[in-house]
Amino acid sequence: MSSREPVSRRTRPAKAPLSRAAIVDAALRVLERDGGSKLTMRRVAAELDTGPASLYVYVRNTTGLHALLIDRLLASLDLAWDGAEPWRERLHRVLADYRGLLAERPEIARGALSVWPDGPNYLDLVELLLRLLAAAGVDQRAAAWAVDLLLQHVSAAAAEWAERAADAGQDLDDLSATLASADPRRHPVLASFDTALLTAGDPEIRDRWAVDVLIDGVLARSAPAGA
Amino acid sequence: MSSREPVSRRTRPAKAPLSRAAIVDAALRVLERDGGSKLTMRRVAAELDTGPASLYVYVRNTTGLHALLIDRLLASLDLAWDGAEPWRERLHRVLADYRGLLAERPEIARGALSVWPDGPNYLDLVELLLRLLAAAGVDQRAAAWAVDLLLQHVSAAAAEWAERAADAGQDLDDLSATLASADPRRHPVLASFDTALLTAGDPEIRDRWAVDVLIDGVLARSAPAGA
DNA sequence: ACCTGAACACCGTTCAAGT
DNA sequence: ACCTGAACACCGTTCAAGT
Repeated sequence: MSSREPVSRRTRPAKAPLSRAAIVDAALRVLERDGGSKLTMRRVAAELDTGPASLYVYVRNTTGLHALLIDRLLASLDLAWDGAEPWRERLHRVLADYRGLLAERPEIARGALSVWPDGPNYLDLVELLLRLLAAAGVDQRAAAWAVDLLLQHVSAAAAEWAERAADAGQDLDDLSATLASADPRRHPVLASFDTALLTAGDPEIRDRWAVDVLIDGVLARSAPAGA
Repeated sequence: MSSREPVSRRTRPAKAPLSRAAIVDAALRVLERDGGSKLTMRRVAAELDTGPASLYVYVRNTTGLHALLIDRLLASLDLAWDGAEPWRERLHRVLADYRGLLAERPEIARGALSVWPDGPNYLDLVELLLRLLAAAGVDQRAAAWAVDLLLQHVSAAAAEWAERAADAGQDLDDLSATLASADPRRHPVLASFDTALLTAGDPEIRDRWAVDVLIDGVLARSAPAGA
């Protein structure tokens, strides 16, 4: 308080040097402030007070930016397991956590489908999944493929959730109308169905069911334990 | 040959009136000619010799255009089943056909994840899936949810296939490098894994395994037959 | 050597104004 | 009443030119 230091013209601290880490930081800020649909090369560059061209020195393309960001988001996940919690419960919990992370950011969830996230936190997640599957007695080949299947399911489910939430009721009404228009002669089974089953249901319960289906299926399709 | 009729100034036949059907036709032409990444409102409009604004009279937005197109693509699928072929084989076949359809068009596959396709062919597909699941002894609730799960898996798998194919080896090399960088102290299970299992494997075999996992899981999580 | 301004080639969607 | 030109507000990526 005793002295006034000269202030730079901008409140923002002196332009930090560019780096992969600085870009991911900026991307995270943009994501939290403006939402996933605004997570573009141009906006991240603007956040760093530069032009979009500068990012291409550190990131191959938009997909690369997403891969980096997904790994960064993964950092907030609890990935510990001491073996006390039963493996199936632990698996449900980590997948639900991951789904929650992605469901708030639909564009990122879509990215997670086509990108192998690149970074240390992703490895931590894969490690936990492999440990849980090993505890379940799943053989190596099935475990490796199951990791892919589980993560793919979570990403797809998150993208679907988020998309539906964004569209609110509109699209669901379209679907209900389509289903209701089923001609009993052309679609006898469908017409005999309780269409509420197809479009409704508590997503939490549905998703827990889906994960149990995946787990049971993997167990059924794994070589006998110890093989 | 005996007489020459006057030709309109453009080779293209006189501008047909706009309609939902005309738009889907044009979209299909654009898709086949320019590929999925060029399937935009503007290009479809150009194909119809009009401005993009005109499409909005018939289609809510780009997502709506995709929903229409997916249903149209579904028309080429063989959806017959006389009960002779075992239900599990028939299920594998129709899902593989659908996956093949989408894998050639990654952008469409991504669309299929967030859109409920809208139209008669989609209903035919759902009808077949429900018939097959009923033949498998799956109860109504499980069947309804299984349809969602199976179609979601196929769309996600197709999107993944296509994306990987487009990126060629580049991203796969990145992933291998990331996996190889696993520190045995931090990721002991991962480090002990044959990393080839995680990144490689014949996609056909992997996907057949995945579908079997889903089927077996659904059977395990379905109420006893007839319930 | 490293970085980036400016340009290129696009997008989806809206709305005021036309026929 | 129906349709659409033109505009608005953006995109990703490249590359020649700057420091």
